[in-house]
Amino acid sequence: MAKTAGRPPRSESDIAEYRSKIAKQALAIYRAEGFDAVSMRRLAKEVGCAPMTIYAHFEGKQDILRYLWADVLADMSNEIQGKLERIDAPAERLQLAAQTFVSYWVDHPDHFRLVFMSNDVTRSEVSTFVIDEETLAHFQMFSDLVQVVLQSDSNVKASTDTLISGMIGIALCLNTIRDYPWTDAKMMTDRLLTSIISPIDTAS
Amino acid sequence: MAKTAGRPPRSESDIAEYRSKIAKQALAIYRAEGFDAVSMRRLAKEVGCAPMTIYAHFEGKQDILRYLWADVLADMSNEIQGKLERIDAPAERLQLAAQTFVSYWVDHPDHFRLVFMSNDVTRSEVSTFVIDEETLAHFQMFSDLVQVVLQSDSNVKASTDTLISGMIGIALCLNTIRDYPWTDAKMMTDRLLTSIISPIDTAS
DNA sequence: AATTTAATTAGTACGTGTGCTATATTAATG
DNA sequence: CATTAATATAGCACACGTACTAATTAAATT
Repeated sequence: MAKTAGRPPRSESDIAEYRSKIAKQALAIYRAEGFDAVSMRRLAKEVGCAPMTIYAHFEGKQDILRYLWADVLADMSNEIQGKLERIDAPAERLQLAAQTFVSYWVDHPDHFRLVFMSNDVTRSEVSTFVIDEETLAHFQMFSDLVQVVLQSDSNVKASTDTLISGMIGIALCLNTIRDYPWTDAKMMTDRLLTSIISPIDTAS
Repeated sequence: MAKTAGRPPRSESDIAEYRSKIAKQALAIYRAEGFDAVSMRRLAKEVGCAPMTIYAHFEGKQDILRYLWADVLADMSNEIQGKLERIDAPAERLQLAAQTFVSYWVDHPDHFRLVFMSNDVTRSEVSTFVIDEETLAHFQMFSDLVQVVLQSDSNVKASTDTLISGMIGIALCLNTIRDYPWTDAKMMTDRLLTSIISPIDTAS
């Protein structure tokens, strides 16, 4: 049985190309005018297609926004790497990375909203929320820093996960619950770090 | 100069009454049908007023949603208190409270969304985000638990703030970044707690 | 009762995400 | 060229948050 008649499905590369074209334009709008400026109708207009065509390539707006993460996360990662350049001491590196991470999200509320607050938590089925390798790499960076500090591979993953979610929590609280007199971000980050470092250190 | 002619402004109590009437109905809808069911038009209909009348009493939807927090937070607080009833050991109490706190938000994603994810982070001016005494009391509860464990009043506030934001972060991550294989919530919470306890404990 | 001021209303409007249907358009095979 | 299947389109629709205006109602003083 040979190929059936009729127009064949889009090639893999065509699909990817169109998706990236849409995502690229979404990123351009986001970078130029921020979160609220990204709308399906406008995006379609600037891409040069009908609004509903986008829905043939993405499940919905959330699905597009996910493609913007990579850019924001790369930006954040760069900021951390920049600060880490001249630091050698493992503990200091970890501390600086953590503080820079928290500061980044506090200083860029719109980015924080995009990545951590623009998901519809309630319907879990739809938004599969796929983490790409690039996002995973950022997690890995912290994992590496933790690994070096901990040395014993006792519970690097648990420690790293706790650190990451803890830092994100600090950023969330500072961003959303503004009129509560939170302790200084740096101080909270340091305190959080002790939960990573202390288990083996017998305190100095 | 006596009172001016014309209808006098609403009395303080009338204002409060109308506000509470609206908030109460919003809560009823939220409880019965969840977050997405709460809309301004529907709320107005059920309250028995025009949609725009609500805007005379609240700044916007956010302003109404804040009134639902109290209910959710009380529910959460009850769950914690219930589990704490028969526990005496301070460290155990703190641990159980923390784990129940995290579990609550993980088990009730809609509540989590309502309280921590339904705020427009970008425009800070509008949503003053006033924490009432009741909300503050929940913070205080953790502060008390921490206080007892720490005993020395060294840095109870910093520890408590770190703990709270950390727990919220755990909940946020588990809720939003679902396909990353996070460490077990209990385990992360325990690890987070060491950052509170360890500074004085010389490890057992 | 007439007047004056506050509060509420109805109606309209804009832009939003998203879904539906009916109509092209496109790209392959027969 | 004709057929067929995949895709894109225009157009309409719904409910949403929110804003605006003009009309109306309510409650007080004069």
